[in-house]
Amino acid sequence: MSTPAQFALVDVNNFYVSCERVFQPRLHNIPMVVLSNNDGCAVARSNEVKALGVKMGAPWFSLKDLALLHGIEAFSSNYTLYADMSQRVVDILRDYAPDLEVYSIDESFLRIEQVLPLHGGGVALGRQMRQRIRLWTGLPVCVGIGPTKTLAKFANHLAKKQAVFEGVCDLNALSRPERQDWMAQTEVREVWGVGNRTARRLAEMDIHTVLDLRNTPPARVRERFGVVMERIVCELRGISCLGLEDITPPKQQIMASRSFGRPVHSVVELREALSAHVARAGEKLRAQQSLAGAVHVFIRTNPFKPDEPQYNASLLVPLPEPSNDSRLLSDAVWVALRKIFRAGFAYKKAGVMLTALSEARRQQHGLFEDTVTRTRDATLMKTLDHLNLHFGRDTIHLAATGTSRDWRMRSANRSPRFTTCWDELPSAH
DNA sequence: TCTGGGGTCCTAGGACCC
DNA sequence: TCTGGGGTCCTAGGACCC
Repeated sequence: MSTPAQFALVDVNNFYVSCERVFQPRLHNIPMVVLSNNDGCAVARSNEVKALGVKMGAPWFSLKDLALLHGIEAFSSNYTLYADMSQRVVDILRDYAPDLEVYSIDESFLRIEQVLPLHGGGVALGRQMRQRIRLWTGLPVCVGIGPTKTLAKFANHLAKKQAVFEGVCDLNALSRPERQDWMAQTEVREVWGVGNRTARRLAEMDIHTVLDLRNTPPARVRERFGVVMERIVCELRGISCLGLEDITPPKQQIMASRSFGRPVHSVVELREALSAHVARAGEKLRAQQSLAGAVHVFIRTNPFKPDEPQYNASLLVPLPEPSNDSRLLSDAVWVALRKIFRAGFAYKKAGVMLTALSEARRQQHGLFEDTVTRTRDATLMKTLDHLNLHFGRDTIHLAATGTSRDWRMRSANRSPRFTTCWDELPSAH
């Protein structure tokens, strides 16, 4: 008999905010947010800011008055820093349980039933992880433990919101009435996989709390909502339906898009931006050793300015044969752009999506293809990627991506890349 | 002046096959 | 009056996640 599964979900509190605070201690207890790309929305909020009622994704410009009043500080996103800190947390967790799924930049699921006895149970294990991550990285985390992923998520929610748990909640350590009590106290919207729409439809069925949903017969849920919700109900009942995805499957689509720092009118600038995006997408594509079968290009004006003329266009360009050569991808982008571009609009955003992906090693080559050229092209791309990896992004790039790039997104207040860039290391005095 | 950037999975419906 | 019973593949759209 094998031990029944136990999952832990470990996530970093206010991740981006916490990363900034590690290297700038003066920010502790100061209300602060980290902004999305282009300094648009607040995507991470400190507890002080959450307490002021600022919602996730609130546009920064609409918070200016509040910010002035309360001294809220805003930082531009510093993904280089966050990615590195994230990796450090994962390395520590993998030491505790090698069976680990990196679910997002600040969350990991762990299979822990094998290691639980070594640490004296879930609560003890969770506390140890918390302490070590705090000591080694400076980041605060919460730990939720339960027999399914959905329950581990729920436990994590309790660990975060309910002070009694002190950051670690193991559902197995609670009595049945206690578990039911917590479920009855928690809104169904908090369940992993239940969004606003579903929550509203559930309310019509008089299902309001986690406990209500748990007690609904799975078959009834399936009728109304489909198989996804049925699985969620089973998971809430302790029947594990979702396994750990410990090997990351290759992406099925790769996207690269950005809003512009200022309105863009010319086809030349759009082409530069799109070439830069497709180059980034191509890099990701080669990194996972895939080929793209088609390139999807889109351009759009600013939907938040309904008074201005609006234009939204996209086009899918199939490639003659699957490829991961940035030059060919860039050509396809140009083909699409020439077709969809209309003069006289103020463009706000442009992007590229690579689709119909396949494995590079399974490529079917043409019978009469020139193998010498093909090998040379592949080597060229490899060299390009190596140079950019070792000497920094954009050390070498397609001329089509332009040189001035003054359409680039805003990033007015980015902190130094403390951990990944020699010139920006923090110094101790 | 000013509103992110990625992804996944499922379902329904249409076209087509025998 | 009456018109089978399976399938597959593709696409668009919706819902969700962080």
